Amino acid sequence: MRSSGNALNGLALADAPNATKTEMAIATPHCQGLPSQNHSAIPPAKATVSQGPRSNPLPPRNRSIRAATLDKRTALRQVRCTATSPLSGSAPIGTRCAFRVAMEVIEGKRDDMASDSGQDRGKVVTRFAPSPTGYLHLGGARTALFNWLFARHHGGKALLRIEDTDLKRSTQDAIDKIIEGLDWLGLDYDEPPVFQSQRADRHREVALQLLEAGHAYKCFATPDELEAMRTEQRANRQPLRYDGRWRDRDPAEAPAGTPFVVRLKTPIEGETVIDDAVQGKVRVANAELDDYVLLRADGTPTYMLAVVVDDHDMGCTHIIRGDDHLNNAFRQLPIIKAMDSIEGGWPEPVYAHVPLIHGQDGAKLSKRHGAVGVEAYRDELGVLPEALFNYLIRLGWGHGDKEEFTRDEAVALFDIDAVGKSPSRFDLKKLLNLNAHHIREADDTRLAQLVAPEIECAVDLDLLARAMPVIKVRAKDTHELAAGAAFLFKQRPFDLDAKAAALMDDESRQRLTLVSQRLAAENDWTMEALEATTKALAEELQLGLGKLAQPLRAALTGTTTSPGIFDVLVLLGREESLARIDAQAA
RNA sequence: GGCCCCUUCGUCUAGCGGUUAGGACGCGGCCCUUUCACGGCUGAAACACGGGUUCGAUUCCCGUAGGGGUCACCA
Repeated sequence: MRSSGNALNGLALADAPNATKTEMAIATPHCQGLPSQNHSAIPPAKATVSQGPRSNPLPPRNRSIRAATLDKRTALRQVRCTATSPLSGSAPIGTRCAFRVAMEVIEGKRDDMASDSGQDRGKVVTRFAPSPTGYLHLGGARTALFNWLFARHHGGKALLRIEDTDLKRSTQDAIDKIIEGLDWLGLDYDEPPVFQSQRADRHREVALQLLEAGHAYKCFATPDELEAMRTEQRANRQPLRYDGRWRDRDPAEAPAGTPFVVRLKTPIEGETVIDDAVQGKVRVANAELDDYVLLRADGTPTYMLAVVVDDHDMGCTHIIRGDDHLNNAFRQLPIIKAMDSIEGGWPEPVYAHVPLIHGQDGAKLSKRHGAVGVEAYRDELGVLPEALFNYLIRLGWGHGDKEEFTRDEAVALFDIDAVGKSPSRFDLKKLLNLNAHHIREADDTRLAQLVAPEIECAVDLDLLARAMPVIKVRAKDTHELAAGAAFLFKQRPFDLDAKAAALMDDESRQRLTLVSQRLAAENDWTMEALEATTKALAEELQLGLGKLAQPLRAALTGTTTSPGIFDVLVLLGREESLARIDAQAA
């Protein structure tokens, strides 16, 4: 139930020639559909815009952003997840700060985002701005990573903004998933997330300023009319763009009550140049830019307006995003320039459009490429966050021959100018290789805790952790880790797998009996002693060690592959080992 | 189709006028070895094409081809 006519009527007040002030009643229809958010925290919606160019009551540059209303549950979970981030033993420095701010917002002690506190002047501010229409996919994760790394590297601030203005597609579940994904990757933010849908008043306010200053105008063309225009353009093989039919037309020509949208009056002549931190100088003729919509007929702001206003209000100095937005930058710049001419204090941000990640087929990564949400890499592929972190930064960025990075190294070494311009393809094999590396580097207790739930039998965490050093060198994901450790906790009697069973002929069973006798007499149950004893036996029997070790492995683990057999013996302990051997011996 | 971007081994990349074009993943071989791994050594594997500029182009410029992105009252 979106209000299409009401907001329009409010907006139409701007037509009143004698009004010095325009008050616009603002419905917040787009807040519906975000079920668990607390919309009651939004103050009565009313935007006040001055008509006189000099009498603008809004001081430039230090307008504070209204408190981002944060769902308490989400905020707490976010903090908790970050604090227990497995990437580091203790909570990252930024986490405590984020936690404090989040709590203050929740408790109402804090009303602003402290974006322009003055001491932040000159400081780098980046933002990651996902739209919650699904999970955090790889491309988004890498964009988030680059933004975060850039901010951390320069000692600036990393911010998060949820672009949830498309109510039909935005869901709370998606918001949760994205935040969870970011937490998992160990990306912490310096302020609570900003929800774009809650800032519609402000977006509208800017649109009206633009309108009054003559940088925007009302367009009464109907959707059908515009579709006809495009059809004709297509037929004539013309570029598809709005032809500016209401740009210079008197709004009075429109029949009373006709719905209208507000369009930006973009420059027609000349060209716009962006000195992109990744793409270099890119220039586009202004004639390519059409007068796009700022405010829809129902009075809601479009994305193109919202980003610019939010980026400005959040104090973003660097806009790092996918290069699918490069064209948008040229369309967004005119808003910034216009607002700067109206009230000042709207500097152009530094843009950095990073190339997209492609699938194996070379096309933009999408659902048909399989698992695209980061949680799928965790759950289905058994990837560690630091491995994905490492893999993702190496896509499009490099530092000499260095392949493996810890997060601290990445923060120290990353900079945006070293990001390449060409798109890269996703390579699972390499991710898994990196994953194996990071598993070997990872703390054994942490790995034990991570993997324990996956093991079906009752697990002794201490034993699992002690076994990790010999288990983890053989695993390239956490599932293999679990599988490799499973033998430790098997309950007797257990079956041997096919290969192990095939190994267990009469000869093997007789050898096991001999091994059992010899080991039973062993008082020193250590690697060294067990190895010496077993090797001595092999020599006596004039057999290779393998002839004893393989049956032993089968009996001990039920499989044909496992850590070194003496490691297994020690891990299992004397009693359990002998019991398992005797269960298979002749 | 218009506009924008891209092009070094299969993949990720180093290179930033003169290199035997380096590393990593993957693939082959060898070594280590009680299995499987780890590790070590080693092999095959690339400057898309065509013009310039230059004493000299992978590197700079221009085309061509190929790939990608984007053109909504989506974000």
